[in-house]
Amino acid sequence: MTTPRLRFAPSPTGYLHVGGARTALFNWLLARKTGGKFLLRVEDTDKARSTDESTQAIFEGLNWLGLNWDEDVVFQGANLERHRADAQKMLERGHVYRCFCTSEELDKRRTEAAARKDAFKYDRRCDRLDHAEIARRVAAGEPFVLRFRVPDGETAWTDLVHERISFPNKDIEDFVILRSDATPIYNHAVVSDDIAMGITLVMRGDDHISNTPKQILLYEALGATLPQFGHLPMIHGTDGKKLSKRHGATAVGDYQHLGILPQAMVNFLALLGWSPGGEFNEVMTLEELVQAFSDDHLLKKAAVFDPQKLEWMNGQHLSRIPLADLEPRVTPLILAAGLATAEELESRKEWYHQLLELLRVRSRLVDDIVRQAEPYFRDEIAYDAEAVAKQWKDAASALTLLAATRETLTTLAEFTPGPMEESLRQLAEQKGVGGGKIFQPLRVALTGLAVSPGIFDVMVMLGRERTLSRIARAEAHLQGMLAGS
RNA sequence: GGCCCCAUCGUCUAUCGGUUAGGACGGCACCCUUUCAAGGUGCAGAGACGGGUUCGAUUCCCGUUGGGGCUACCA
Repeated sequence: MTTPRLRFAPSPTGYLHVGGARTALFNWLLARKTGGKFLLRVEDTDKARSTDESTQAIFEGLNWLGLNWDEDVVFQGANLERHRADAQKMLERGHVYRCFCTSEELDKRRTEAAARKDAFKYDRRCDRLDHAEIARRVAAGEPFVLRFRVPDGETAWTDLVHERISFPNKDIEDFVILRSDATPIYNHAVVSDDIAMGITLVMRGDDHISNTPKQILLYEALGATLPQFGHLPMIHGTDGKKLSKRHGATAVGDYQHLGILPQAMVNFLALLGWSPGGEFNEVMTLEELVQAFSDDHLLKKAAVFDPQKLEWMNGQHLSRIPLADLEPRVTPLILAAGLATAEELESRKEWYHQLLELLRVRSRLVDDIVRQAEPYFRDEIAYDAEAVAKQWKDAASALTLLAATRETLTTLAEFTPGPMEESLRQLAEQKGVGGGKIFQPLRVALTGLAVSPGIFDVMVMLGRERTLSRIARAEAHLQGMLAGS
């Protein structure tokens, strides 16, 4: 039994998008589940489009998701010599021939074929050149590419997710494996590298299905053992088309900035194209995912990416993860918003953690926490117009009740939820009103908002002094309103 | 156009020939309640179509339709 070796092989021509992340995740999950290795290979053979920035972005994306790889990153561009040697080997064995047709000629023939509504396929004219002719043109320094001579027959494999897939070889054209500048084409570089890396399972998006027969042919020509292949369904946008930039946020980095937790992203992605089968709880940690993952129950159907469900899932994780994991995600945003300094947070750690506990349960995005945290940090609060309109509609009554509330709270022996509730409910009864008539205007006075954690928790977080001064300020504000009207 | 892949609620999915076709997101209603979130309960909502095979098909086979992918000296 050899240990499974899987890989994720992105090309560094942009950011890490969610489709790539999902492919990486499934490879990672299966590697971790089976005790195999998860390798990373950067396919940078397209020098024109590859950039260091996107290589970096891919690393960052994977790290953020927590998908760590084993062994050193392989850069495809560094393997040029082997790619050439493998191509040479196939040329010597007669699987490959030199083609002197230029791209311009080929383009012309392609457009002509299209005009006739014919399917274009390379006609193998250069394979019919005799030895003398070839020798003459090579000696003359004519540029040529190397083409693979596709044999007759059929190429088929048992796919991990699709079962049997087969292609008649007559539908596969003699494809180029080495450009005229002696650099490898995708399919050749992939096979050469996958062999060298000892990959046992190639799991990738099913947009690669039509590459697979070509790659199998290359394995065979090179005399290498075939890996297993698995083709994962695509992820589509809500319009049913392959997910792309025009669908909005498609980079995992976008979701990070939107306030999505990596735990939620991974959980959500895992459930696109896979399910544990039977009844199960959809909210899972990474560890639980590894535990539950397997290569049966992989789906064939493309899945539509639903941002709403992602948000819901994020809310679930926001409430469940250990506070120690949550804090480092929130704190930088608190600091960036200028709500507090790192020292202040450190000095009131217990209070800060309590605040996070209060806010996390009513948040879906990390930013929701930051937004709701404002009234607990700022000296001055702004009154939300809608909250005022609704809860302070009867300004005179609100004023009276707030004043009474302030007095009650001032004399409270202990500034804790129990006594607060007891005394304020008593006050409500005295005044002949329901609790809401006191709590709601009070909420606006303390937070400026119509929405907040439980009012007693709010007061505890604010402390007696600040609570009382805020009520006093609200009274003044209400008096102003009354005088003005 | 050619080749390949796919097909259960709007979306993600369960079902491995026999179910009132189940769950989740979203929607709606109600409960809880000082607001919101969370939670609880309930409602609406699906096997694309046509043929077979079978005592019986969402499930197996074929066709149709629809959708998607690929079709470069890109990856």
